[in-house]
Amino acid sequence: MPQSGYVKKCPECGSINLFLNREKGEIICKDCGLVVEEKMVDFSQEWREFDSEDGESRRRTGAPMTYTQYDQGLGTEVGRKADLYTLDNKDRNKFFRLRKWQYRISTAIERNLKLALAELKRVSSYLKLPKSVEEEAARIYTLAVQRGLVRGRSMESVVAGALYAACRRHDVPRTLDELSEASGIEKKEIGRTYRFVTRELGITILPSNPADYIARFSSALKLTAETQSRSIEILESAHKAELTSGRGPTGIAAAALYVSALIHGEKRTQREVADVAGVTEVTIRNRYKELLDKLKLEKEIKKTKKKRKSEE
DNA sequence: AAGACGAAAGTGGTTGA
DNA sequence: TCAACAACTTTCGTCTT
Repeated sequence: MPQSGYVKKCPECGSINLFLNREKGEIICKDCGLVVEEKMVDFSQEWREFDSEDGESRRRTGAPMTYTQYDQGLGTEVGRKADLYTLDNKDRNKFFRLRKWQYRISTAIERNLKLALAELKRVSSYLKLPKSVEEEAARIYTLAVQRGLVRGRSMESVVAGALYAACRRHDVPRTLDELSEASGIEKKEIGRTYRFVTRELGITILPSNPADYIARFSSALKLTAETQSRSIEILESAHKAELTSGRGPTGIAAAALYVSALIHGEKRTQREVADVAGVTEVTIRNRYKELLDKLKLEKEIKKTKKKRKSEE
């Protein structure tokens, strides 16, 4: 066991006689009873530590190597049950089993965290998310574990939900579809846990801005910079015309991009745009129609059409 | 033949009694 | 807690290029 390099004083009485209750995830002053720290682990520190291997030897929790031991298998319960059924010498194994069980309970939260963070890291790197988002998601997940919000939900879905929330908070939104593909969790489930977790943790969720999606969709469709910036202008005027409220931001972004591509003679099919944005063609059509109606863009589209004809 | 269009029915979440 | 509702999807037939 690594020794504790965790030196902290109780802000109330100055005692250094602090007790770390890992099950509850609290640090309590033994002298005055104050709960010094409710966060179970300072996660961001652990994260960096694991990543940078800078060889500092004072570690609070288990060695990083154990991290990889827990495969992204199923939960701990499955393994425990399997143990029970494969025993043949009951008496001899009973004690051993109980001991194992006890050990597992006491480290359940920690193990859950390790497992979850491995998963989180995997999904995050799959989506090429920035470090700041990864850390935010880890923070959210850690909080969720502390509050017992994972109970009754799969760990993976909470990880996905935390990532989704973190992305939105950092204005680098990913669609639920992308999260779903990266994590292997159903879209509905991610949405559900996302909503649940953010509500329980009181995380404010401002609706994402369609413009945040433009850059990514645009590059996925290999559109030029002009088309991209034009679509952002369209979004702005759409916003002024109150065409955006209540609508799915991805649908709006997709439609703006579609129109903009038409105007610049870089036509993409509705299907292509729809796939990238993770909406259906129908939704694009609806938004597209609204844009044409309210923003009088038809002329520009016709203009480019004529231009192309005359070029032939 | 492929893309665009739009009607109709279905889904899951929100809201308000 | 439940029903009405808005946004979005799925499916499918028709029109346009």
